[in-house]
Amino acid sequence: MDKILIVDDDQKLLKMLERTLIYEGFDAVTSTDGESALEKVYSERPDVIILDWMLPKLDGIGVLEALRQEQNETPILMLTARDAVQNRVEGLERGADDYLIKPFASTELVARVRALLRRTGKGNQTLLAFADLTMDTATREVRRGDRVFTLTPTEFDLLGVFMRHPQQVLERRQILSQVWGYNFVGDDNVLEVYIGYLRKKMEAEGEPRLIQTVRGVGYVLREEDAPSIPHNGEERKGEE
Amino acid sequence: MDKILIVDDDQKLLKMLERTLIYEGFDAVTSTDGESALEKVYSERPDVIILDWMLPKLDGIGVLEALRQEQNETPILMLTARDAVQNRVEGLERGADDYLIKPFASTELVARVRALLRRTGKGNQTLLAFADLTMDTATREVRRGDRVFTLTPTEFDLLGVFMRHPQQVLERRQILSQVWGYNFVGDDNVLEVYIGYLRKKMEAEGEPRLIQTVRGVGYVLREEDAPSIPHNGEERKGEE
DNA sequence: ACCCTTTCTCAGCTAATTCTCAGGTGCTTC
DNA sequence: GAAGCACCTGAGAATTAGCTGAGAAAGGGT
Repeated sequence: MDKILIVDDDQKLLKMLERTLIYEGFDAVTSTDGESALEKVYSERPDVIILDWMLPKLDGIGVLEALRQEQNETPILMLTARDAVQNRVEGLERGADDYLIKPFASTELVARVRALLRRTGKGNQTLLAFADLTMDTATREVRRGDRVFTLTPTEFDLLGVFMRHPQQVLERRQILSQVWGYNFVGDDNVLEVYIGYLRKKMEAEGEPRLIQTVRGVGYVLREEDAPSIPHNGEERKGEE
Repeated sequence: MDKILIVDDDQKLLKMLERTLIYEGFDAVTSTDGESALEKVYSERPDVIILDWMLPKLDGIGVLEALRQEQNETPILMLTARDAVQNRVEGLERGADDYLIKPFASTELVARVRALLRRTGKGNQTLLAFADLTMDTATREVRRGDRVFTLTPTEFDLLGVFMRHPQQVLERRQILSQVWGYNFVGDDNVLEVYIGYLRKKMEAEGEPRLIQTVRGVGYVLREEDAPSIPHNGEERKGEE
């Protein structure tokens, strides 16, 4: 059974996460500050560490550095605030394997933990892929075919949502809350703008569109353009 | 999409649950005290209520009683402390539908919510089918046989009404109020127009008609053309 | 302080969608 | 078989959703 160490200073949240991971079949160990977290890593040898970034005594970066300095390569999933973009980038640079923006969905946390475990078996590849699109969540490298390009943090998070739910129509609200935070209040137009940025980068060399608009609902990551039949429009032509 | 009202006074926990439910495809609404919870029930009409037992202003029992007294039968999942056995018993006696002991696993909560929806039959099915017609409310994919086609939001809602009540004659008013809103005022002709749009798309390749007109009443989703009242024994012939 | 990157807002534009209207078509009744 | 309904449908007007360029605001790096 895989052992997960969860480090967070909010007691109630910690308890719930512990329960959730146990319910999902993991062995869960908890810690509420950086120092005791390090101790637990040595004594319990967890397979994955879920690490909150803001911690008493020794913060997330501190724990991460301490571990990596000693060649401890236990996969780390960090938890950061939405506005702490810097932390996310810095964390990944220093060897964190993935991150989640607080507040996050516990079921997504479970999914990420599973993904991390799957990866550790065969090399530390942190790869999301769909069609000819590839995304390395650890190095933040994105490529279409073999053209590499970079995304800003928000663009990256947005594409991440799509890559984790390919073929699925995601509603605008859903996307907004996952990328901009559950309590996002503002113009939905930001989403449109960012979809635009992503498309521009993803189709820079005339590649076919991967992020399709589903009018009145949201967007999907899908290969073919949906055979949209304007209801009063012309006849559908031949076959596909 | 099913709407869930979560009532708990721990802000952080509440946010995480909200995010989790949204991530799992529900529509989540939250409230932090008993009184505002009641208001939300009236204004939002949730399909399930997740109710913490210890609440400011009006506690769980109070909310439950108030609702049941008014014949509001929305399924309720209550959250109680481990040692509050009395509350659990009392809650179930007064009409709560299920309970979870704090701290609980969020994934178990999700499972219970799904179970409640299934049990009470209030849940919205995601895959609807009738004859060779299929409708996936998650991907919004509609297919006739294996021809996939897309519907505009209104067309989709309209077809949804039929798919959820197959073989059942639906009155014009009934359909109008379900798709266009309870207080729809306007020309009934919109309905005819939209039925027309649907038929055009559903029969684009000469498939037999599935949405039948019931003269003077409304429409039915049914395979054969209804041989309405054969009072003068006239045979109907085949196609258009 | 200044520059550069990133995020976000705004307004105009385009096109899909919704809705209205004005004949049609065809059942029903007398 | 004519009149009266009930329903259908094509055309197009009105509305709305989504896209995009421009640029303001925020924030980090030098």
